[in-house]
Amino acid sequence: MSISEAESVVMDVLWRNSPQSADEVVAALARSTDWQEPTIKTLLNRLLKKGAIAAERDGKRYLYRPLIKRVDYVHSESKTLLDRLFDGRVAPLVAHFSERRKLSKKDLEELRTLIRELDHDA
Amino acid sequence: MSISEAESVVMDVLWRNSPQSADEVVAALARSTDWQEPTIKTLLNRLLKKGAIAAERDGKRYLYRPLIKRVDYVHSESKTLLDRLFDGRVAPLVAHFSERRKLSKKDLEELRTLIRELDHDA
DNA sequence: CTTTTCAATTTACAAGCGTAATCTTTAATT
DNA sequence: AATTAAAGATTACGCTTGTAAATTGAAAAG
Repeated sequence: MSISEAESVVMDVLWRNSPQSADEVVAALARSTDWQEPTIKTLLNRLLKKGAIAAERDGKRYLYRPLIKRVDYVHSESKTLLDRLFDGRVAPLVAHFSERRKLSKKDLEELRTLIRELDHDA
Repeated sequence: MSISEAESVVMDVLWRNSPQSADEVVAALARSTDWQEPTIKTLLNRLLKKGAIAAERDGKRYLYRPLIKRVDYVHSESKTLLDRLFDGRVAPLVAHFSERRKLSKKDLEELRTLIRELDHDA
């Protein structure tokens, strides 16, 4: 039941707004990719087959909508990465980016706030 | 020049200790996987071809060692994920795990320490 | 020097993926 | 009801990946 890279791009369109017809999805992706219409139809079909989206008839076409939640997808992808590379924990990833000087001001600010909040309601 | 999932498992063995002969790699992986020897040989060869590792003759066999650093691999994998799912930033990922109650005590502790240090030498 | 042995290289093959063309079905129009 | 148009479904195809067997080549042993 895994969603491939290309499929996840289609999912993103549906997560942003759903339900949508194939045509609308194609239109949305015309800006960000150079995929042909048949390509996108294929991806929609594979997602259907996998049960990641549902289709509901609307006149002559179908309207598609996600069956899995973006948060859940994000979580499983993230967890897989953390498990593979950071012993399953978040802090080592943050440390890695810190060592690489890849924490933005904004990141730091948000992390500070987040931790303060967690300390409060703990 | 991307490293696949299975290939990265072989890289891990070499990152942990190198150089090593194919046999040593096979032995190391015998514990964690059930891959046959030919499978591991194939992976070593693909990595060679990709320039991810180097082989140096040692009598009748070769000794293999990584040509790319683990940190660099870790970074590119992590950055790809952050870009795809978290707008390229670290804080939203931490926030996500926080919302899911998936920050361990240890994580929190380490994050607190990390941020304190960053605040100091900034 | 020939044979054996063992390691490396080549070849294999099915499944998944990215990408797309073609065929088929269904709905709208005449 | 027949035709047309538009959408979905099927088929395609080369590449990568996971998995491994078969072949080749080189070193060691006799």
